[in-house]
Amino acid sequence: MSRREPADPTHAGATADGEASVPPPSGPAGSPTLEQVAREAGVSLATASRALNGSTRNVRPEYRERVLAAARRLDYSPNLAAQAVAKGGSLTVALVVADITDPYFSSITSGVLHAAEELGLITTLAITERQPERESVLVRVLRGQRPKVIIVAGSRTGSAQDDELAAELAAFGRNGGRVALISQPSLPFRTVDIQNGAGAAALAERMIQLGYRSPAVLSGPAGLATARERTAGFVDTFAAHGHPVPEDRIIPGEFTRNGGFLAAEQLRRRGLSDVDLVFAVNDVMAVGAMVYLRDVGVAVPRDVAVAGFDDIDSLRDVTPSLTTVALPLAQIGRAAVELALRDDEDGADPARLPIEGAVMVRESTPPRDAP
Amino acid sequence: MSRREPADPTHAGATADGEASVPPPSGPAGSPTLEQVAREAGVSLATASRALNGSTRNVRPEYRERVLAAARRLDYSPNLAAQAVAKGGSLTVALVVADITDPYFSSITSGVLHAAEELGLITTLAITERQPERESVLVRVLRGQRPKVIIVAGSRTGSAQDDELAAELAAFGRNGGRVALISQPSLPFRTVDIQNGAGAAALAERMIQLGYRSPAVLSGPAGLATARERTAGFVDTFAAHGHPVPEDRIIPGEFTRNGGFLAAEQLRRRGLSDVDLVFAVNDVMAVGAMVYLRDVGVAVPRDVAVAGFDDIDSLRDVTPSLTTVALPLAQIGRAAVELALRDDEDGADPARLPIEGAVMVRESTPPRDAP
DNA sequence: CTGTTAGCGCTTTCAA
DNA sequence: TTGAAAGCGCTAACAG
Repeated sequence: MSRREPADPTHAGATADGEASVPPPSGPAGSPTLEQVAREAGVSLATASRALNGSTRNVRPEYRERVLAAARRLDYSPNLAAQAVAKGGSLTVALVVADITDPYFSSITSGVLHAAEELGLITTLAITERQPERESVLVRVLRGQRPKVIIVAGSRTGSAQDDELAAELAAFGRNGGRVALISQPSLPFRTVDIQNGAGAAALAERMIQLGYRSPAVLSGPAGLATARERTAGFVDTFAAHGHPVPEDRIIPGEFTRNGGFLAAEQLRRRGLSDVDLVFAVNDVMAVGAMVYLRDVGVAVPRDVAVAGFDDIDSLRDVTPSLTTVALPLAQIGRAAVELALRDDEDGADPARLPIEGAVMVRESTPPRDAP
Repeated sequence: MSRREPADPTHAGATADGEASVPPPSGPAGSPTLEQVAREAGVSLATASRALNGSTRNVRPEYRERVLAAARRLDYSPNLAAQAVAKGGSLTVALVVADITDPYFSSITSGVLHAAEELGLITTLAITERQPERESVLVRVLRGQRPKVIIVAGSRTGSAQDDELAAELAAFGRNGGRVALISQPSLPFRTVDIQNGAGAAALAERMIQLGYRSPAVLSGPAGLATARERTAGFVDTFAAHGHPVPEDRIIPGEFTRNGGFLAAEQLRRRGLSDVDLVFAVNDVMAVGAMVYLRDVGVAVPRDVAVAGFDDIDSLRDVTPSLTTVALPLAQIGRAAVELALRDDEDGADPARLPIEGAVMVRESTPPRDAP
């Protein structure tokens, strides 16, 4: 390849004034500074600043040109850290997710990134590796960046971890930061409130309509409100229709493909004789469960139906196609940054943005003949 | 929920000196500063700095305690931007990927995040949305953060875009930044060099061993070196064994599920009568192709075999399981940050870290009876 | 070991 | 409009 550092043939001479001692581009390291640009352009630091970043229309066009040219020549890149310290805040949004590898979170992340980019904000990402107790730690670290927004995507736990997170976030908010949560509205911050319970309930209704009567639930991590809400919404609805779900048909497990696999195994061990439907509280688990069932020769949906939650896009090609509750994940991410940034201080309570899921009935839960 | 801002009952009194005019925690906004902490602790700014962030063992334990206590009391969070400007560089790694929603990139991202976290670095993420020309733009923006490392994960194109990226990266490097690319070693920077050609060639060898003779290739975006290398490695190997692949059996398309789907459709339109194997240059496309084939009643692998590349974890449950070339994606991400940070300036050439793929033969390519 | 005092790069009054 | 100068919060000599 024909690449080599250009050696910058442009600026052979010095600037108008004879300041020969500080040749901008030959310094050992460090990006060119605004001051160098100013000198190179023959204007003051202030003017250079205004031309480059200040609100337009205050600097004489000619000067502006000169500054811009100088900046280009020196390959100037404004030091955002310096700007942040001078202005008292950075143009950054900090995002905390459980696992970037999980399509649920990567879709949300994608939404956040897009929204941020449109607003000229840079995004910082941190992951808890599915350990909720890390949320507050990470927020604490990220706070140091003085981001404009901190978004935490991940289920509340309802335990002390929530309080720690709240404390950290409150401190951030007190100092002028904006916050948005993506989860349950159980903390005093703006939150994109995913209607897990309602979604699961709606799914249950449909399943009942389709003729299902004795479901089992792969209920996810007991510690996560998201899992609990989905489980409860589903179970309660079945119960309300006269089909209570026995305790031993509710099997916890990780929010992962393996979690679903293992939970399904557990379920089978307990005997799924009369189980006609397995509801895994998220799609990834549902797929794990389907794989397990297939492995042990239980046909889906003939022997047992399966439903999930989330409508993960990359899972739309599983066979049979998966009945689920669709969530607009990318939109949720986008909504979170908008919600955080919104200026209205109308209601006293922190704003909630409810997001409804949409039941998608597919091949994994065909209509069932009444028994 | 029982949450309320704590109202901080701790600091009723003032500090030793009667500085009553600046009560730290009641200011309208802005995090407490080091100076406030110092004052609160009754020590100098410098001491506070040393106690909080400076290299240990220089501050009297008692003072250190006092400072730490004060910091905790005020809920102090060091301003990283200020630190960055004072130290002339931030503890940040900036990562550019094409699409965080693609498991290929989210896995790499995960690796980068883990490595960064272990090193106490914060990660900033930007996406090109699969537009290579955005790489240089994003790098330029990210440069402003004065990150310690910039990592660009994404195929080279071999066009002017590469040069723009190189220029931007060179400027960054010139100013002391570390760079790592994850792709082809065609630019003068350290790069995690994924052996696409070799991987595809190895796959082809195995396929030939298995009895395949007339493959078609869903070759991905013509503009991306990754796609070209994989295609060439595969095609050349078949040719070398006396089984040239006709031009019209090589069908470009996007690096996505839909890209694979559409390319497969295209392939069928051209007639896949005697095609015995479809090699999609990445797994996501392979799945798209399999779905298309299934939709039109072409059985995989009975009627035609399918192979992919990457070994995306979340795709391991497709049926039939997919033959592919496994890449240690998370490790690749981790390796990139380590490579960038490595201090040895041994060889004159920028360091290359070759990463080999491992052929995984699975159900989608069973042994084929000789024709 | 501690405090004083320059900066770091940039923004932003405040005069001119 | 422009420039001089005072910070922004923190670190790093440099003297005590």
